[in-house]
Amino acid sequence: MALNHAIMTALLDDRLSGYELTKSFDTSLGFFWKASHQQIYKALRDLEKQGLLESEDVPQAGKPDKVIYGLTDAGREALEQWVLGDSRVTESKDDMFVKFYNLSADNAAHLHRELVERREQDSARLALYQRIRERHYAEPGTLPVRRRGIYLALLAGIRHCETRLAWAEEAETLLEGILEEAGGVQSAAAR
Amino acid sequence: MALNHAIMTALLDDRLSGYELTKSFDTSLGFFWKASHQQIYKALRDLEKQGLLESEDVPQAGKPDKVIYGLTDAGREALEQWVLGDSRVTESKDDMFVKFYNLSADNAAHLHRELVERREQDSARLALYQRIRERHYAEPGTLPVRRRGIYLALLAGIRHCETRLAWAEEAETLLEGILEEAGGVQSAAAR
DNA sequence: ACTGTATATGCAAACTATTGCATAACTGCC
DNA sequence: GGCAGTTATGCAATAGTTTGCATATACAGT
Repeated sequence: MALNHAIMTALLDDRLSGYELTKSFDTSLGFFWKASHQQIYKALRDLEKQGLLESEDVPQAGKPDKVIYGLTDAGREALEQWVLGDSRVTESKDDMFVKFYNLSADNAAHLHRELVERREQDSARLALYQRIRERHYAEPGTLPVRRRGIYLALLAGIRHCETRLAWAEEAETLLEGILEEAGGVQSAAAR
Repeated sequence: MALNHAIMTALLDDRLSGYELTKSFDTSLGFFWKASHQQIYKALRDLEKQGLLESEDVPQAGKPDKVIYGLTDAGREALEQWVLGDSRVTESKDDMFVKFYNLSADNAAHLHRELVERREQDSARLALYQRIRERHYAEPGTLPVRRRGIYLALLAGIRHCETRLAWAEEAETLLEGILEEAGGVQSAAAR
């Protein structure tokens, strides 16, 4: 399972609570592995039971108390071993592309809307990643080894967003063409 | 659930058996939705129970008999309605990128190997998609509407592969740099 | 004859993910 | 004083996926 390993990876540098992990999974690492808070809290308890994480209760003023987790030596060791194993190629699953196989004059407008929405999300994410890149990864050659790995992942995220954005523009243009054709037929029929 | 809808989508034009669907899921549609044969056979039976598919037993000589499935009118209707609903953005999950967050001199060689393997797979897939494009989608403007949707999906697959390939090359170069540094340190230490 | 590969289908257990609901402390706003 | 929003954690049911196993026919090569 990679959720456990993704969580341990997020804890490599910082000791974090479930809540903080949930939010950090929305940004950087989350591009490659999404998880809900229910999954994360459960995984944290499991990993602690296995001795790969240790927890500490942190009372807070002005906020509910929290539990922060950190890697144990066993956890670090297990993570290193996991990296050396085979990756399973979990293919991406995306409703929207399947929908494109069903394109018709009737649903082109709907797909166009979904595309615009998706494009806005990708734009926002791309902007975020580019900010991170400029601030923290401007000169990858000078970074310590592990940071260079994170740089590569970030770069993959950036490239991926860019590709999707360019595709979305093309797709929107093509859909608009279909909508115009259909519109023309409709107004002709309306006469 | 999109597996059911992906299956119905694959049956839009053709009546197929579970086995044929399993194989077709390895190619075109499979880029956006992977499924094992166990999943597919079960989904087919469920969809038939719901009246969205109909089946027919086809005795074969020289091969085991098979059951082929086709969309019913209710199935076509359900599929059209599904397309008009919201897509859930199932984020992609990929072990390998998580592993890059753990990059070290110790695992760089391993990640490099995985990368090369991945690149070979992407290359093969890209070649396949480009052949399909040339043969069947060379002039997208002249295609019927639904085929234009499939063209867009295919294009997304092509772009995606190209992006990953370009990234993999960069990543390999960076990893080779790390391996050389580590190699240098080792030979220095060996003296 | 034996082995491997392809065709063709399926069950059952284990694992992973989603959805709905629940609790509780505190902040800021009207 | 009430209500919405954020922080913080969790249970339980359902849905979906993977893995391991199982069966059976037939062809091609050794």
